[in-house]
Amino acid sequence: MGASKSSAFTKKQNEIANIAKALSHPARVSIVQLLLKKESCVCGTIVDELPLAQATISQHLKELKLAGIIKGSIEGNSLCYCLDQKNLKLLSEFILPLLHYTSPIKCC
Amino acid sequence: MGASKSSAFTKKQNEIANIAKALSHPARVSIVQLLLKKESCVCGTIVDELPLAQATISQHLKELKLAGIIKGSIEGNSLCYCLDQKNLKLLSEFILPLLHYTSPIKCC
DNA sequence: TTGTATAATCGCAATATTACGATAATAATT
DNA sequence: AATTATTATCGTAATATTGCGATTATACAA
Repeated sequence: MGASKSSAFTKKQNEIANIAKALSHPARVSIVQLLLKKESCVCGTIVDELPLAQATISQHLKELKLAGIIKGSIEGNSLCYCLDQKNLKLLSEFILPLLHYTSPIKCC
Repeated sequence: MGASKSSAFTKKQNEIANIAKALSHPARVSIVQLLLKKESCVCGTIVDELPLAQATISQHLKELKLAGIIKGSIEGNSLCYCLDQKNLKLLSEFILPLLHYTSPIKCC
């Protein structure tokens, strides 16, 4: 017990949950917002802006990368991270229909 | 250490992270999808549809409720859960701008 | 009152996440 | 070659999550 029963759910449900999980930490939300705003997107500048140790940020970047929310490529002497939209779109396709929901029976 | 350093981030970043966290488990994604589809939204029918024990589902419902993604009210002899859109909108307002992003410098 | 159905809570074990110092790996500079 | 800068990885401690059986709480029915 304790492990997530992911095998019991559909592939898509697990994908959505994974993308949401990647955004389930304020540091990672913050990183994504930084990438959206910044001209440069090197990890170093991220370390300067967040109140976390370099090792911790590197770990968060790894998780975002694994979830397909950001992608990195070597640019000169340092790494460049940018947003990756494919999986974010998957999440938005899950959320948008929920916003247009109206309860079919009057109970809530 | 191990505790999330939430105090180091803005209120909004923490809110977004919390909503995302509520959706970061396939069971909870599944529950939300069920509420979107179903006529009735009693907890009992959710237990019938998911391969998890009643105690576990009750816990997941509690988390969704705490995150403000669903709301429950007593209806007759059982509880009725429905979607709550306010916080889902907050998350969508975070995600939608990301989809329209294009990298300012050619690096990714 | 007694029984039944529904859902929440408790207690626990198994796993997962978060954070950071220390260290390693890589590439550019001197 | 030695130094410096940047980022990844390792090891470890603290904390959080997941899942379920058992129990409790509540409302309705007999």
